[in-house]
Amino acid sequence: MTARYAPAEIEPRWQAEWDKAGAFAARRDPDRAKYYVLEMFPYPSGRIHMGHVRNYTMGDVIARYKMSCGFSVLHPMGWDAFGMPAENAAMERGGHPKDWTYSNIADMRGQMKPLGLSIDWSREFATCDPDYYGQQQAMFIDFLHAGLVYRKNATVNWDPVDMTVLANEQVIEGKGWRSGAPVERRELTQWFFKISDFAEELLDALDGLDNWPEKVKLMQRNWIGKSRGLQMAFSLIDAPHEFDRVEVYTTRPDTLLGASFLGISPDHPLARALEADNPELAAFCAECRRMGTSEEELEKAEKRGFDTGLKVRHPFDTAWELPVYIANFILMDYGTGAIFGCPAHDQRDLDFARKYGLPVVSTYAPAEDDGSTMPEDGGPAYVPPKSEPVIYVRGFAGETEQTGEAAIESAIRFCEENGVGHGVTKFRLRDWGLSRQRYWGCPIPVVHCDACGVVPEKKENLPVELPYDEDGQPIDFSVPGNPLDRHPSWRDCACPSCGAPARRETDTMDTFVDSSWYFARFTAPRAETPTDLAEAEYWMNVDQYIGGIEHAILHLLYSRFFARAMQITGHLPAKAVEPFDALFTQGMVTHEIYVTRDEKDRPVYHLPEHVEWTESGARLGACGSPVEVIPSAKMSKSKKNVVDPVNIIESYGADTARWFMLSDSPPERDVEWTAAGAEAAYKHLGRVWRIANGIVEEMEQGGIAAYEAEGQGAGDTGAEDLALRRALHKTIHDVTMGIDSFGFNTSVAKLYAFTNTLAKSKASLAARREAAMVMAQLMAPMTPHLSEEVWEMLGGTGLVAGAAWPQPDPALLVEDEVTLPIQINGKRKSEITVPKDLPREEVEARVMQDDAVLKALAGGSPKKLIVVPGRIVNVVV
RNA sequence: GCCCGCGUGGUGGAAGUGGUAGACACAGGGGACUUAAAAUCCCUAGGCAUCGCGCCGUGCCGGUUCGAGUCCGGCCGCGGGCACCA
Repeated sequence: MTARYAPAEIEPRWQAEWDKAGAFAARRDPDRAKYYVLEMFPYPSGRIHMGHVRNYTMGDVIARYKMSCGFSVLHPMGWDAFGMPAENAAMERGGHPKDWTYSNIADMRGQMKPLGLSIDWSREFATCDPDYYGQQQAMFIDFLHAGLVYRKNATVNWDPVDMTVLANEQVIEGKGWRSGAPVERRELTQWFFKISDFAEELLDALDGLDNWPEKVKLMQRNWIGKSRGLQMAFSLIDAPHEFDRVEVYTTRPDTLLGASFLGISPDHPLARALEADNPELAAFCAECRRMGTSEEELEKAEKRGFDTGLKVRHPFDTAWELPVYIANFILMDYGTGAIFGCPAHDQRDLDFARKYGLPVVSTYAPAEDDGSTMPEDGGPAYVPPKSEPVIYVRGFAGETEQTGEAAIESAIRFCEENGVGHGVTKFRLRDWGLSRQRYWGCPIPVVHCDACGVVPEKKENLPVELPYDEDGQPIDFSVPGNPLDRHPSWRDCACPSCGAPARRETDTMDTFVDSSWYFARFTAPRAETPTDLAEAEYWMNVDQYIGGIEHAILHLLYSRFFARAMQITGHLPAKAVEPFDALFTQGMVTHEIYVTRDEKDRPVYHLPEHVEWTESGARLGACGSPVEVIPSAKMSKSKKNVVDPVNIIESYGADTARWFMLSDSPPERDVEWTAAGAEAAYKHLGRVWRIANGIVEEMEQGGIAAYEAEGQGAGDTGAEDLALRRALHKTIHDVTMGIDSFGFNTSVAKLYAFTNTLAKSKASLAARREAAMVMAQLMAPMTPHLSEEVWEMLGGTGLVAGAAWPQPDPALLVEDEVTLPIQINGKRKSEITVPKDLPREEVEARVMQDDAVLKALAGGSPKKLIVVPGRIVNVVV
């Protein structure tokens, strides 16, 4: 027998054992409760990173734990395989996105398997498999028939040199990333999912998601952005033809008497009409349109406006005229694309008013004068919470003193009664544009026919497969733009309706579509239809979903929409409209950054394995140059602060990587990868192995017969045995609680502590053997290979993976005595140990005998004596 | 800019609902074993102090409470998202 912990030897062996036993195949078993654990599936970039290791280890802990608790567990894995990087790689290095992707998948699968995850690999698929995206196309057609999809115009980033549509991340400081040309906004007809029809429903249903983080629900609520406001019109004076009114939506109708200008989006129909005979105005609009399409960019840009020269009448006073500005910060997509500006109560409007010399008029003021400067006199905009009462100095409805909320409602009522607009509820949530002018995505299965218009492809013709080559020639990805667009033999087809020559839709789907239903597909990955309802009925919902907080809004909201759309079209049972029962968002893996400077003082980054630590600080291993150490940040290839899990597994084994990922940092927070931490994890696992090995040696030396004769907790080891068993059962309780509440780091800490207890214990061999075996079970979700090895060494039957989770004995958890800290005026000064159930009066009496208390009272009596049973005593003097 | 988080020793962090701040671990210091080293094992450890019973301490300022890391208000710093990155 080898006398040391040898992960390189034991890990592959146990992985083979699990495979042989089919330990992780998900089986639909009507007699058992099911549990579906899902981690967000990875993009096949080519290498797994520590973030993956952390994510999948957490899911694996849950999966293995639930399996031990008797659940029928589904724990699948797949690949979010469509997307830009594959196409970018093809453009930059040649090759084909498909080959690049599948080769990456093979590499990553090979890197993941050594982690020993309890995944049912038989269910694996990639979203770029025609089997998968063909079913997605079938659902798209069903959605189309159900009225859940439509076409409309939308703005995209257009690179005028490369003649291609750019993603937001490809627009760098307003320029195309490859061409460097200033980006333009361009309108295209695009496909949309009607997610906005579900805004109210998606908002209300958040209340039922009890096991989602509050912050995620809050972010989604804000994103959906339900608002109550007034829709009204300002009448234009001397307006161009057909523009006698401008519709405005406002959430603050109570500030109507503080209006000082009207602002319209550069894309507003009125702005477009005015462009025709005002070149200066047209130039301004053109410049606005040169900005990117992202909300972030619009909001960060300097607020600018252009005076159209037009005026509108205030609805309450026809003699009061307001100027009309085109403003670069007004989005055509939200509300009506026009606002009235009230500078006194909106900082952005105030900045705008000051810039263009527009009046600033307060409509309300603080209920109590706090001495702050009014916006009229150069102060900031006064924007109190809507729930706070204020004094309306220019109110027109309701009380003089009222809250903003009340004033908004009375203003809406007043306006409705006087024929100035009506109250409406609006949502910020926009429909989901799914068209992408790219090759490497799921083709949108429709055909454009001159006679029939837009016709869905026949389902029997699905999948509409991406062409691999072009008439025997490899597709040329070095040319910018969408290869499908210039692929005649693929593009040209027959109309599914009339048979006349027609053209395929050359846009593909947003990759968010692929990830919006993969969780449902995992329940029946080889079904001939998108889902199999019997399977979905059994396995759905996902009981525990685990992934990054960066997906808090889009991916999760889109998936919630998709589950509803799939239910309407008969692809999911009603119970699955909220597909994720519980959500956990884990933190990132970070690492220090090592940098030196080149001759032009530009940063040069270095991999952690190239840095050595000396007494004078960090230095490059190769040449000894000093290295600047930048505090930890998310691991990224560009900063080279990455650690390759493959190297870690080779040096220490998967169990060490898993153990370290779970220890120290709470799962929802970032974890910093340190070489020292990994080393410590490895040492600890070695120690556990040695303790088990020591017990085995004792058993062998004494002979099995002697061991058996010793009995359980007999003789003078009785007290030691009891102490060890108490500690063990406390540990079972604490570790279980940690796993149940996603406190893996605390479970790990309790296991460290118990290892110390076991190592020092003078208990009988039998008691120590039992303790070591239970400890192996408790560690099994985290370090499955080591646990199997220890379990086997100590003579356990079967696999730990198949053993029932240990249950704590309640009798061993109860303490007889408690130690109560004694505070005097809230500061801890002393403590007393009392029997657990000592009556309050008795506790009080004993506290009054305490030296520290007697000293503090100096003969007097306490003002107050607070006894929190089992917790604390506070004496107020 | 807007929305959402987070901030505790030299370091990562612990502290179910307000109740002994610093569990557990890393790095550090001391010791044992060894010819020596590695490995292993044991002990120690928030800061200050007139180191003998005291004071200060959970980013900063203020508040609520017998009692605040935890609750409230205001700042500062860092991170995530912002609809075509996934």
